Amino acid sequence: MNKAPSKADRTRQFIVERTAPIFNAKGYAGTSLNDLTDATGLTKGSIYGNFENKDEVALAAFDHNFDMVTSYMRSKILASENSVDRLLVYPQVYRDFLKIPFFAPGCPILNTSTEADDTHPLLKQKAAAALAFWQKSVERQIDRGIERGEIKADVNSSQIAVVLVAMIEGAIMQAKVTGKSGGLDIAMDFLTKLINDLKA
Amino acid sequence: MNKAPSKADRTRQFIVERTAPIFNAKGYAGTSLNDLTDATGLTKGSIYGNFENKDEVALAAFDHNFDMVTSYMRSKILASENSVDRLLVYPQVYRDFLKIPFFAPGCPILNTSTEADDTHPLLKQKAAAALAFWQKSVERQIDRGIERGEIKADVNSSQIAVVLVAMIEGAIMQAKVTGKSGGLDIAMDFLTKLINDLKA
DNA sequence: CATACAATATACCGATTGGTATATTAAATT
DNA sequence: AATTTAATATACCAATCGGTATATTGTATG
Repeated sequence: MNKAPSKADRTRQFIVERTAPIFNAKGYAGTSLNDLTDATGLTKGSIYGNFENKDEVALAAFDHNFDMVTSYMRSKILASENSVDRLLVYPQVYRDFLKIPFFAPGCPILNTSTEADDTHPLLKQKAAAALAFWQKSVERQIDRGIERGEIKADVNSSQIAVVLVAMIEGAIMQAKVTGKSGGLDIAMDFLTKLINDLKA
Repeated sequence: MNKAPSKADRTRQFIVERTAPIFNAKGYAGTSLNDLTDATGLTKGSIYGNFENKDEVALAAFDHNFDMVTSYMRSKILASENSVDRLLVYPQVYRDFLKIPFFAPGCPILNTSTEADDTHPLLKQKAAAALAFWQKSVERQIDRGIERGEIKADVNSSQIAVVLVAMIEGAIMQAKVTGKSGGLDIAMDFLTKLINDLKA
């Protein structure tokens, strides 16, 4: 039984949707309350009626940003049945990273991690959990492939998961800062080859 | 003929040395003038007598942070003659990344890139140039190995350079946000194997 | 339609932001 | 030693920061 969302629920959601891209682009310290009111058209009173403080908005915004990425990837992944094909979705999607609008401010995990690791324990924790979730889901995908006989039995799933994630994040950083996708293409080619080599 | 550095030069250098770790840890937006005066023991007037504005301090601080990393790596790299051994210095050093004090706030390229890419063109440019420099020097190291017959002739040096850099940066992000070096170890093991496979 | 309550806006708070003009002190130079 | 110049400190600025108390508006429900 999903209750109909209250007005407050909808406003909260509205605030999060509008401010999440800004937090992702400008970071926590770089985003002011003025940015939040500008993005929503609401006033400070209105925002503080729905959230306790800036922290709470930022944390909700991170969750939203991560959910956006996760659900987008999941929809692409579930389109394939074969586990290797599913893994190949990562290089396929991230290759076009610079062209995907909601990805424009970059990967929320990467952005949040690098800012928050020495400054904001709560955000850091969220970023760490998101990273662990992602890595674990890659790991499970590989294990599934082994079970189905699609991936070599001696593949170390957790190791490949770490490598895949690190490579993608490092390549995104490079693509964002250079503004060019040359390095991203190279890294995703490498990843594609790595994944294909897992085949049984 | 190196002139003796003037008092102003020395003060400038002093300010940069003291504030660079703070900029690296807290980011540009997260570092205030108070942070700068606290770290130096100087006053705002004193800092603004040596720098035009906060931007100029931040840019100089980035250069200093990058120089620190570069000169540290160079000293380790030049200890070996063989080009493969030189490349192996990267995974060797970054494996212990969390234990190296001046690395504590993270890689300046990574930190600056992710913050500045959507907010601060000048810093972004500096980070991009630093990244390109690093990548190019890896590339040259590989080319040198091919010339010396230590590395297979068909190795694509620019491709390996991109992969190496992306992997290191991604792994650093993970190590910083989790606070653990498990993923870093795995990524550096992988990199070590990758480099050893380049051998002629 | 009246009442109650939730949602939003207004107007303000003290603290801090980056920055500057001026006064003071230290260091070279003559 | 006197004078100039460089370096630093003091005291201040307007603007913005995150946050809040209160007034106003909108929206259900009896």
